[in-house]
Amino acid sequence: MPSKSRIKGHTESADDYLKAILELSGPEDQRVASNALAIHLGIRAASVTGMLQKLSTDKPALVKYQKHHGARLTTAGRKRALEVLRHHRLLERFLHDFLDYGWDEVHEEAERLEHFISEKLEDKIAAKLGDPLLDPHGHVIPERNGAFSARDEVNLLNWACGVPALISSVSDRDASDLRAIERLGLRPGTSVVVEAGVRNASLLVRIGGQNSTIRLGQHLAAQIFVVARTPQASAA
Amino acid sequence: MPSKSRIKGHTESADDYLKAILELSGPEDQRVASNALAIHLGIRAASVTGMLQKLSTDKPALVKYQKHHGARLTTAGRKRALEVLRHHRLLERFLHDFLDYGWDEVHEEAERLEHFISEKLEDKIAAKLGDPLLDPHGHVIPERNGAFSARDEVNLLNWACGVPALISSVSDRDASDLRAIERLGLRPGTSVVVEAGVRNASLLVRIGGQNSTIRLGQHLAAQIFVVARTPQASAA
DNA sequence: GCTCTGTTTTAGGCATGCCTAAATTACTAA
DNA sequence: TTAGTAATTTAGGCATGCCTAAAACAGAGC
Ligand SMILES: [Mn+2]
Ligand SMILES: [Mn+2]
Ligand SMILES: [Mn+2]
Ligand SMILES: [Mn+2]
Repeated sequence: MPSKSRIKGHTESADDYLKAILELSGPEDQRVASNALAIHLGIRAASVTGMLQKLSTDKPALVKYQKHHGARLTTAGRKRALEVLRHHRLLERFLHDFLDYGWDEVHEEAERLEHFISEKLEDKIAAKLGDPLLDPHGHVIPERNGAFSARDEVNLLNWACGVPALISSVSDRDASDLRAIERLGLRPGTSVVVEAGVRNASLLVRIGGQNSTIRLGQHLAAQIFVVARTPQASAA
Repeated sequence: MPSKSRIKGHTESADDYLKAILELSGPEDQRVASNALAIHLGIRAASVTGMLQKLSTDKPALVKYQKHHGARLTTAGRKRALEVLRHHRLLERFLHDFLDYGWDEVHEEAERLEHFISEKLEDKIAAKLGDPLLDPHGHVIPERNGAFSARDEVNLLNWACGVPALISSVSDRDASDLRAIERLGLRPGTSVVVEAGVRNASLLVRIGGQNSTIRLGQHLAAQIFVVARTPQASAA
C-alpha cells in the first residue's frame, strides 16, 4: 500500500528518485549511475535497479533507463521532479519567512512535506510570499509552469583567487554546517574574494570590503557557490 | 515499506485507525466494532481485523482488542489519537486564518498533512495562531499536553423546540454541505431556536433575534451541534 | 436450547519498496 | 586479449496494509 496521502499517482519514493536524478545529472543532463543514486538515497543499489525498471516502464515513463548504463529523466520525469523541487523550496521560504524557522531548520521539514502539499496549498503559499524566486539558501525556485533556469554557479573551491565573487547559494544538506556558515557571515548575496595563497586545507576569504580575512575549511567552502561580481552588482 | 516520512513509529494508517476509534467510541468510550471502523475508513472488515490485531500487540499497545467484541483505545492510543487530532484542527485553523482557505476547503488538506508535521511545526503554528481553542468548524483543539474536554453538545435534530440554543460546531466532512450551511448563516456562535411544529423532513429555525425563519433539511440539521444558550452567552 | 443471520475472523493473495546474496556485465590494465 | 575488479542486475525474502472468499462466531428470535 503506497501512502494514502499521495496527491496523484506519484509515490513518495518515486518522487525522491526523480529529485535525486535531477540533482545528480547536473546541468548537462548526464546519465546517473545506479550506484550514485543508491548512495544519494541511502539505500542499496539492488533496490535502485528495481525502482528504475519500474519508473522506466510506467506510462508515461518517468526515466529513460539502459541496463548497466544509468538513467536520465524523461520530459514527464523532469516535470515531476521540478514540481517537487518547487514544493520544497517554497516550503523552505514559507517556514523561514512566516513561521520563524532558522535557515538550518527548514530543509528537514520541507523534505517531508514536499510530497504532501496540494497544488492549491502550493499556490496559496506562493501568493502569500509574493512568488519568490529564491529559497532561503539562495536556490532558484522552479516556476509553476515548470520553467527552471539553473544559474551558472561555481563552487567556491574552484573560483580563481583575486576575482570578486558574490555568494549565490549554499548547500542546505547539513544543518550544523549552515550554522557555521551563518556565523561567518557568508549568506547568499555576500561579496567575497579568495585571497591568493595555498589552497590545500583551507581558503583565505575576504568578505565584502572588509580589511580582515577569514579562514574557510574545504568542507565548508565546498558547500558555497558563487557567481561573478560585476562592478554594478552588490550585496543584498 | 511504510512511508519514509513518518515522524515516529506511527504509520499513517495506524493513525487513521486511532482517530476513527476515538471518534466512533464517543464520550462514553464505548468499544468500537470492526464493521463500524471498516465503514468509517472505507475499507473491508477483514482488513480492520488484521490492523486491530497489530495495534493491540504493539508495545506499547495502542488498542485493547477482544476478538468479536471490538476495540477501544489504550492510554497510549488515545494520546496518539489526540496528537493527530490536534494537528488536524490546528492545521485547519492555520489554513483558514493565514492562507485564505474557505472553511469548506480546510478539511481535505489537513487530513493529509496531519500525519506529517513535526512537533516543531505544530508548536510554531500554534504560537502563530496564539494557541487557539477551536478550529474553524467550532471543534475543540486538544491541548499540547493531551488535555481534551469534549463539550456537551447536542445534535440540532435532538434539540427541544423553543429552547434557545447556540451553534457550537458543524461537521466538516462534506464541503458542499458546509457551503450550504454557511449560505444559511449558521456559523458556530450563531443563536438559533427551533420553532415548534412537525419535524419530519425539515426543521423551522429562527436565527438570532430575526423575524424570519428558515427551513433546514434533516441532512443539514444532522451536521449541526448546539449547546444551551444562557441569557449571558451571545453570538461570537 | 436451537437456528438463522449478519458480523467477524482466518486463509491466501497482491503491490510497494526495501533487503541480502549470488550472478552477471563492463571496464581497466597487464 | 584476457583476467581481474567494481558496478550492476537477478533471485529470493520480508514488512506493511490492503483485497476476496470461506469459515467461525454471537446474538436475536423462536
Ligand atoms: Mn505542485
Ligand atoms: Mn534550500
Ligand atoms: Mn504533535
Ligand atoms: Mn474541523
